[in-house]
Amino acid sequence: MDGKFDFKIVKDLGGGTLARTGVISTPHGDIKTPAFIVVGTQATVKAMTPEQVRGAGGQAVLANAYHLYLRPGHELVEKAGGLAKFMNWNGPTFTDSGGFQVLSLGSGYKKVLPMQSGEISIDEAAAKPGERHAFVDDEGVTFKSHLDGSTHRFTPEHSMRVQHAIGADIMFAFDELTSLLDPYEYQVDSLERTHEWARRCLREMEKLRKASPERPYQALFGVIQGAQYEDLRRQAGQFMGALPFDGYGIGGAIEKAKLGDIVRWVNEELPAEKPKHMLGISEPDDIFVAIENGVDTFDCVSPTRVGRNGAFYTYEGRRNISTAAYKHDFGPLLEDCGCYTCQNYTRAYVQHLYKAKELLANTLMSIHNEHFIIKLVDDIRGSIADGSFAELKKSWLGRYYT
RNA sequence: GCAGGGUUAGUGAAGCGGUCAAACACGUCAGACUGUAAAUCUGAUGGCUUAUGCCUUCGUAGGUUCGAAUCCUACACCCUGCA
Repeated sequence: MDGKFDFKIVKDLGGGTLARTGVISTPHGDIKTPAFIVVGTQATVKAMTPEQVRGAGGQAVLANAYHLYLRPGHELVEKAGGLAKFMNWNGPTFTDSGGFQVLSLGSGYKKVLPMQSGEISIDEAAAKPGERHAFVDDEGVTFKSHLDGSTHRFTPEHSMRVQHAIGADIMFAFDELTSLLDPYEYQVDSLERTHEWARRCLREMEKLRKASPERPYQALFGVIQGAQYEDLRRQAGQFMGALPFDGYGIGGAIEKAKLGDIVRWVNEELPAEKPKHMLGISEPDDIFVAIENGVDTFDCVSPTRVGRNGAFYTYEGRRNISTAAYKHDFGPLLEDCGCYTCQNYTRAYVQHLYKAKELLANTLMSIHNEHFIIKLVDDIRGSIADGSFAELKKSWLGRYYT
């Protein structure tokens, strides 16, 4: 409405897929979709300046309401002029609601979703009832801060107020994250709760917008849960799709093998004209599958985290910079890569920085990885535009996973 | 020259008669990381190996003992006082 937030589909790929290109317009700028949204949890993309994020091709940054609420405090971010201004990011921003942190970290589930293996692991803390750090009720979630153990409470309304203060262009509804371990009956209860919370988020957001009409429009995306169950996912899509959200996030427990199915079920139910964000993915095969099934944007910590921990992307898969083979390798991380790191530094040098625990290693590795994933998504966008998506997918994945 | 202390695997450093192929740290090698409690975590690290298995190690050489990295003797080198 009135140009403050808008999503325009530019081209549908068709051919039995739900893939499309489009443009999300926000008060802070446009996002060409499909797009990879860089994660900057604590109002910073770890080890990267905004200029470096931009240089790597980043269009938008996603921060986290939970972290910023705890530190430095959402009021402070508001006082600073909002998230984008505070962190000097000249572009669109997102905030996650904090639901994921409150429940995945707080409750003691180390791995809510082991996407790689089919196995499900639980943190020891989860097994000890006395050490649970989060408790869900129909009103909200009470949890303990990971910083100092202090007790806090998030409700849908509170999450909206926090995110409203932080001032991102796109915010997410407060949802309950379940685990694949939770029984079906619990998933049903939880989904009902998430849906009620969604309505409350919309109501609260309405109030907040009315109370401060001078502020730029903040879009609100509803989050689709439903774990691995088709009936629940479709039900969630129908229910949420009928509510006046600006777009949708697809979240929750997703087994890697089922990712494509789940996204398709959901997107077959949701209104096609609304933007869809998939929360927390960035592995190339997941990206192709998500986009093919109608996802417009997604975010992930992986490129920076993995980079800080020594892994870099190549067209033949991830490699570890610390490996002895690169000690005397004076080529770039990746041949023909256009990123700042590959244009200017060698594997031998980056390995030296990494082994010496020099901070620049984090930066150079993060720049390369972000660039690599962003470029992949950019290339996919181009392939949808010119109709070569299927060929790109086949050749790209064939090379990467061999 | 006299007195005292020391010499342990890549490095530092525990061990001071058996449960020692030898703690621990670092280093090295390899792996993991998907809405960031992550500049983190996991495994390996004398040799051969499937091994609760065998072989070779704790400055060097000898000795005591059923048994020694651990006790004794000699030698080598290093350190600290006194000359």
